[in-house]
Amino acid sequence: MARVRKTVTIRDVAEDADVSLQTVSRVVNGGPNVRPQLRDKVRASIERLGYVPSLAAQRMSGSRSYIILAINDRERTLADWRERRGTDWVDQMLLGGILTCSKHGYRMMVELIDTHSDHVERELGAALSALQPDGVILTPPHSENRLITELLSARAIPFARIGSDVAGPGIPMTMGDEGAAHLATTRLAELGHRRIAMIAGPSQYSLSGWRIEGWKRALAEAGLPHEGLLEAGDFGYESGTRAARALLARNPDCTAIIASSDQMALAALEVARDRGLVVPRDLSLISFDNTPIVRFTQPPLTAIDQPIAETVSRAVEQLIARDEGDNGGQVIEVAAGLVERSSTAPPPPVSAPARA
Amino acid sequence: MARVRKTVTIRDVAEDADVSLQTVSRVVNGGPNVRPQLRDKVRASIERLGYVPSLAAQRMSGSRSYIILAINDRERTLADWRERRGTDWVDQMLLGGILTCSKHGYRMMVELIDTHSDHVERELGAALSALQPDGVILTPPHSENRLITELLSARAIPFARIGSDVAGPGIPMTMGDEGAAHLATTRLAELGHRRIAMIAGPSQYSLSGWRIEGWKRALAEAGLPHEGLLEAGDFGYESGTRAARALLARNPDCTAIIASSDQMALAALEVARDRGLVVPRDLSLISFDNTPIVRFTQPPLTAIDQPIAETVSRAVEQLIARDEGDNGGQVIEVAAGLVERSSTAPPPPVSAPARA
DNA sequence: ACAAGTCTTGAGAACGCTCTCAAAATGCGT
DNA sequence: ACGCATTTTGAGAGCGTTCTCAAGACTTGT
Repeated sequence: MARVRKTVTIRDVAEDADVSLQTVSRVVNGGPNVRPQLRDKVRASIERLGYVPSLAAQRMSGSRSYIILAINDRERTLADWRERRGTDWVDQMLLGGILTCSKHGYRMMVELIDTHSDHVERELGAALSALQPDGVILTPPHSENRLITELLSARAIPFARIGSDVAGPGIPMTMGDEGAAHLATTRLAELGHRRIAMIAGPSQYSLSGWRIEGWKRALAEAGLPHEGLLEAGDFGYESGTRAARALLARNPDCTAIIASSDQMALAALEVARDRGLVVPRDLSLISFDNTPIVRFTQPPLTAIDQPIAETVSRAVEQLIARDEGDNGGQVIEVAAGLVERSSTAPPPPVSAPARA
Repeated sequence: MARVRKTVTIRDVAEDADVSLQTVSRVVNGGPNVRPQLRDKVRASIERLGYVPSLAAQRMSGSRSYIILAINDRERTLADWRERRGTDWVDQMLLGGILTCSKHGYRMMVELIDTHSDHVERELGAALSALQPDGVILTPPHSENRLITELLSARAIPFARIGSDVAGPGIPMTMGDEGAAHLATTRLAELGHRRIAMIAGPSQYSLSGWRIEGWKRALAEAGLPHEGLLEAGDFGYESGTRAARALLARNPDCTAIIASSDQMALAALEVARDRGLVVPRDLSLISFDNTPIVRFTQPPLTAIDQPIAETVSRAVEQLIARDEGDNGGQVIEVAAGLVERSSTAPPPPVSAPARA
C-alpha cells in the first residue's frame, strides 16, 4: 500500500497515538500499568502502521536478545552432510526449537562449532559475544563437555543439557533412554526371545549407559542373561556392521538385536541378510531414533521414537521461563515411545538350542 | 581466565590500544586507511581482550544486519515433521546456508511462514521488520510467489529465487532440472529402454515443467515416444502410488520410470513390488532428490542428486556480494548429478511386445 | 618552501529501543 | 475535602556500534 516506506519505529507509533515512547513500549511488552483505553489506542496505531519492534534495538537497550542458540558440532554435521547421511537429529531439534521459539516471540539460531579441538572456547565465546543469546541448547555429546558448560555458566547464560542428568549448572533433560531400552527389551522378551543382544552407542554418551541399564534391567526381570550379548558402536553404519557381525558370530542362538541408532540397525539388517537370516523370521530388530529411513527398509524397522523435537521444545520453554524461579537442578524427562513395524516377531520355534 | 567479566566492547579495545573508537571499528571491518603499525596494535588488543562485535549493535548503527533469512512454509514443514517424513530439503538448505554464511561472518535464520494464506504479507513483513535481514532466500514454491517477491522488492531487500528462472526482481537460481531429467532419461534409453515414463511434480512448480521438458527432449533425441507416459503427483508418497499405478496399468510395456521425488519413487517401488515386478530386473527406477532414504531401500535407488546445499551456498554468496554490481538478472545454474545405484538395469529381453 | 592535495585519525551524532526515575493523575480513608 | 498511597504517564539517559564530517599529519609538484 505504501511506497518504499522507511522502517516504522516506535516513535512513529508514539506520534500516531499521541503518547510517549515509553507507553508504546509498555503496550508492546505487555507492561502492567496502562489504562485499557490508551492501550487500545496504541494497539490500533501499531496495527495501522504495521509496527514490529526491531530485534537488534531490543537487544541493544533491553536485557534480552530473544535469541536461543543451539550448538552443533561442525565436523560431524559436515561429514553427515557430505556423505548424505540423514541429519534428522538436527532437523528435529531445529523444528522443535524454531516452533516453540516463535510461539514466544523468540528466534532460534544454529551455530556450528568445532567442539573437539581447543577452539571450542574461542568459537563458542565468539558466538556468545556476537549473538548474546538468552539461552543455549546443548545436545549430546556436548551436554557434558566441561569446556562448554563452564564457559556458559561463567557467562551466566542459561542453558539446557539434553541427554544429561548429572548435577551442575544448566537444566538437565533426558529422553527416557533407560525406560525406552527397557521397553524394547521387554517387548522382545514377551515375544519369546531368550537371547536378546544390544549394540550400544559409544561410552562417552551418557545415554549409551542408560540404554544398557534399561536392557539389563529388563533382561534381569525376565530372567534372561546378558553375558556376551553386548557390543558397542559409534552410532555409524560401519560400526554397526562390525558389531552385528561380532554378535552373531559369537551368539548363533541370538534371535533379537536392539541397536542404539538407526544407522547401526540398518547395518545389522544388512549383516543378517548376508548371513541368510530373514528379518523378522530369524532375527528381530529394534532400532533407536526412528528417523525417516527406517520406514522404507525391507522390512520397515520397529523403532524407539526419540522425542527430540519435543524435548528441545521443552528445553526452549524452560530457558524462556527461567525468570520465574530457578529450576532447582531437577531432571526433566520426556518419555520415548516404541513404534512397531515389521522387524519384530516371535523367535523361530526350532532355532534356539538355548538351554543346550 | 577473568571472572564474570562484563561484555568486552569496542570502547575497551580503544582504551587498551589507546586509539579512538573509530579506529578500532576500521580495523575490525578491514577499513582502508589505517597505518599498519596501529592496525597491529589494535589487533593485538582485540586478541588479548577477546573482543567480538555485537551483532545487534552493528545492526543498530550500520547498514547491515549480517543476517540472511531463509523462508519455509510452516504448514508443510510441520506436516513433514509430524509424519516423520524426512525434511532433507530443509536440512540441505540449512547446511549450505549456515556454512557459507559463517564463512563470511553472516548468520542464517530460518523463518516458518504461512505462505498459503493471506497472512503471508503480515508474517513475512513482521519477520523482515524484526530481523532486517540483508538478504532472503526463497525456495520452491515460494520463489515465484508474487506476494512474497513483491513485498521483498518493495522493501528493497535482495533475495534469491531458487528454482525459478523468470525475469523480475531477485536473483534467479536453478538446479539444472531440465538437464538432469535429460540425463536420467538418456541413461535409461542407453540401457535399452523404449518406454520410459515420468512421474512429474505439481505444475505450480516451474521445475516440474523443466523436468518434463528434459525428459521429452531426451526421448525425442532417442526417437522414443512420450505419449501416455506422463503422470503428475505432488511429490508425496500417496500421489506417487496413484501415479505409478495409473502408469503401469496403462502401459504394461513400460520398463522404466523417472520419479520427480524420492517419496514418489519409493511409492513406485512399492507399487512395482505389488504387481510382482522386480526392480531393476523388470522395471528400472530413477528418482529425484537423492535424500538419505533412497540408499537403504531394497534395492538402493539410482537418483538425481539435487545440489541444494551448493545452490543455497551460491545464493548466499550472491546476496552477500550484492554490493559489487547488480547481477543483471542472469540466471545462475548449478548442475545436478546422477548417482547410480541398483535400481537401474537393461530392460528384460522378452518383456517388450513393443512394436506390437 | 608553499599551496594543494592525500592519507590517517578522531569527535559527535545517530540508530531504535528499554531502563530508571520523577511527575502527574487517580483512588481511598477519614 | 485533605493527605497519603497507588497507579499511570513521560522525560532522558544509555546500550555498542557505524556514520558523517572535520581536523591533523604527510606527500607531492613546482
